[in-house]
Amino acid sequence: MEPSLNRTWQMPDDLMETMIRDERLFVRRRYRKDGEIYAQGEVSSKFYVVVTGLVQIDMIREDGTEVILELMGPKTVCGEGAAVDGLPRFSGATALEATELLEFDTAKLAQIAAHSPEFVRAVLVITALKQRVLAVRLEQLSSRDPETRLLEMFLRLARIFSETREDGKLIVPKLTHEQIAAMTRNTRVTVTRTLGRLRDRGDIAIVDGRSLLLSDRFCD
Amino acid sequence: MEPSLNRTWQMPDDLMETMIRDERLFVRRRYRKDGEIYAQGEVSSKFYVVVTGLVQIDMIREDGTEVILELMGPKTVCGEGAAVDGLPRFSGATALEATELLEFDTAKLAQIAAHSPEFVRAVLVITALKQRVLAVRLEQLSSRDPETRLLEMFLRLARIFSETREDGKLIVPKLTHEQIAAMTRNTRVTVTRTLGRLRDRGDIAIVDGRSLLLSDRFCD
DNA sequence: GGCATTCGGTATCGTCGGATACATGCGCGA
DNA sequence: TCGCGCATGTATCCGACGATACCGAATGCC
Repeated sequence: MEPSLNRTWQMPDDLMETMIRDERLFVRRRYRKDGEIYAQGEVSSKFYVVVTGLVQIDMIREDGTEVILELMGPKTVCGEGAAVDGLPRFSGATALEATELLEFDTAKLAQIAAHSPEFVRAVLVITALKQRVLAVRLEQLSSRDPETRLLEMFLRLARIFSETREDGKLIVPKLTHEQIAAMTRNTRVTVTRTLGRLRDRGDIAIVDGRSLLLSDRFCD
Repeated sequence: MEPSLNRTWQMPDDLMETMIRDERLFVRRRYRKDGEIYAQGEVSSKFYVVVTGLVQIDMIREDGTEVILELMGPKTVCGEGAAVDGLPRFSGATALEATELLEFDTAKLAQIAAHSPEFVRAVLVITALKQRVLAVRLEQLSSRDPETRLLEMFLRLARIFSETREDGKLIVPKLTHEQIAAMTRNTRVTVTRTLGRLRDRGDIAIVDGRSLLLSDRFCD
């Protein structure tokens, strides 16, 4: 319907600039691969802007299964939901590769607001944009067909993370079938089966463990 | 894990008071049953506080199927996501019964912020709480088993909308099987089948077209 | 009061995907 | 260099759920 709906994932440049204008408001942090940025269930007023790297946001359900909410790349914000409402974090964040972040603290928000209301405004808009990301994810997950869910996920990742090549779009992050399963509500076996089918059909190819989207149905 | 996670649905009283303190900031609106409050895709800076009644938030997917995101009762806020980020609404809102709302407008937010920063703060917290609602919905929808999804949905509705009776908890809103299906990613037939099974098992009963939860598994 | 529409309940059938198990390949570290 | 662990690729089996159709009851509208 509106192409912009799914594009809201990356933070608009003006908001980004507003956020990082005052160096005293954040601390620079580095995480190595598989480093935990924050854990589900903890209470914290910290939130993060991704500068470089890749962050996985996931939830562990009571039955122990993992649901991957989103992969966050550069110029995105994570952790602001729980930092703002003060409740235990509903999701956890892990660095999938070496990652550099800016750490902010909402505890100072009241003071900041006094001399920089546009900062609060930026946080508000970002938080609202996140609603949209979650809603779109939810909409996609409600497809009945496993293959459709997988394709929609690829389509989404292609918009965010792909590198365009002459023969198609390459999805940059290296994902295991297990991860894809946790993002698409499939079993690992079904992911393998479906990817194989798509490959036979010529819709995708696997290059260096990453998916290369060939079909024209991946164009917007 | 944290019982509070799922309880965030209703707006905290202090936020509610902050919102309605200044009568000049909102307009009172009434909707009849099945009245459209706002439509998916439209651009609007309006958002709403439910005073009385019941509002259904849903998304229509490209394939035409409907996904019900949430039912919103008194003391809840809806429409603030798109009103804040200025993008087309990702969901629509309809009154399921006669409903009274307070309509706010984020266009005035900058002015309001000047003399009432706590109002902006309240909107921010509410927006963050909504992230949580969406995330919990997403987590629930990712269950594989249709019956589990249905039970989790009932459990959630029971916390929000139930009326405790000596024999169990009665879910107040009257929902068709079709609506339950759209909330739980099931087909209408599967909902009917599953409800029948639960009834045979003695977990639930149907009273006046509404579900009465009998089983102790519906207690927190 | 009569007709239409919606909703709930059920049957039948076919299939797809979940569970499980196992084999292969690959990388990485001891 | 060997072995261990993890990721991928397959096979088999089976049951549950989706698609479809139909019926009766209730509700509501003209």
